[in-house]
Amino acid sequence: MTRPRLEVLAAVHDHPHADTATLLRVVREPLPAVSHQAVYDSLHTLTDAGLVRAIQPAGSATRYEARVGDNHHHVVCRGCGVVADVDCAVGETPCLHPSDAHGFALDEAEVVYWGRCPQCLAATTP
Amino acid sequence: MTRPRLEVLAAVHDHPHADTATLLRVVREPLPAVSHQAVYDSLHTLTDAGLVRAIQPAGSATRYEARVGDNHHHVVCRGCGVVADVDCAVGETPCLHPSDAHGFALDEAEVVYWGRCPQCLAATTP
DNA sequence: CGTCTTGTCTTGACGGATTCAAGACAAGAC
DNA sequence: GTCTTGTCTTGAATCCGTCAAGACAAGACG
Repeated sequence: MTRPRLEVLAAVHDHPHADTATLLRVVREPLPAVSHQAVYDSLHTLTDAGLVRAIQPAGSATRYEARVGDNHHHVVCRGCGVVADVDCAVGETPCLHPSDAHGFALDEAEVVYWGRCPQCLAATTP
Repeated sequence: MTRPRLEVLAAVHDHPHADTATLLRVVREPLPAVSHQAVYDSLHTLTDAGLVRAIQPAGSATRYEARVGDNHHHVVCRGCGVVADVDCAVGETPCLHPSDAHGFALDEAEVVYWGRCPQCLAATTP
């Protein structure tokens, strides 16, 4: 748990849903010498440790967030790719038990809502 | 709607959840001369036409399936990346209305279940 | 029938994101 | 004090997907 890793963790905390390029830029503010490798490695380590969570909406690079442990999901804008958090409407984990899991041992249900954010809505329908 | 496109469509029908490399290989059996470009273009066209659907589980390349129009979701194996179809347990679309959509105009809820397939379960816990 | 237009296919090069490989370096174990 | 381990730097490589330019076939239209 070294300085680069702490800076990466802080960057993920401060910039939720940022992609790796953004995080690399942020981390290089206090630590100009970090390599992208260290950031990738740190992100993997932090992900394995459960301190950050990786999300990969279709069509964009990997993004990371620091909100872990609570069952929240994401809305992704089809226009600009912005990601926002949402809590599932139902209190429990409604979709965690599909009708037929084909023998899979499930440990997580990931939900992604697709739509258009207010800005893109305003831009396309003025 | 040309021969390459029909072959691509047939390949997606015959190989659900296959990635583009696999589809390219399959299409080249009857049509050895097709370029990857034609396959990519065909897949995009078919996706736009609603005849196939693209899915991108985190950590693997784009996959395509021909089951469209019904509200089904996917289980993905963390070990080998195998994808299988599941129908949502609840008849309606339970998660389509999150508590707070942040002003987004939602049009789709995508659900991915993560776990381990029977083969990987057997391999890791003998 | 001949020309024009449109859209698809081929070829080849490009770009971004991520990973691989090898060596340097620092810190703790013994 | 040396050894070992794990992390970081540097640099190259890989993989997926896209862009760009030209060839080519088919239908539209005169």
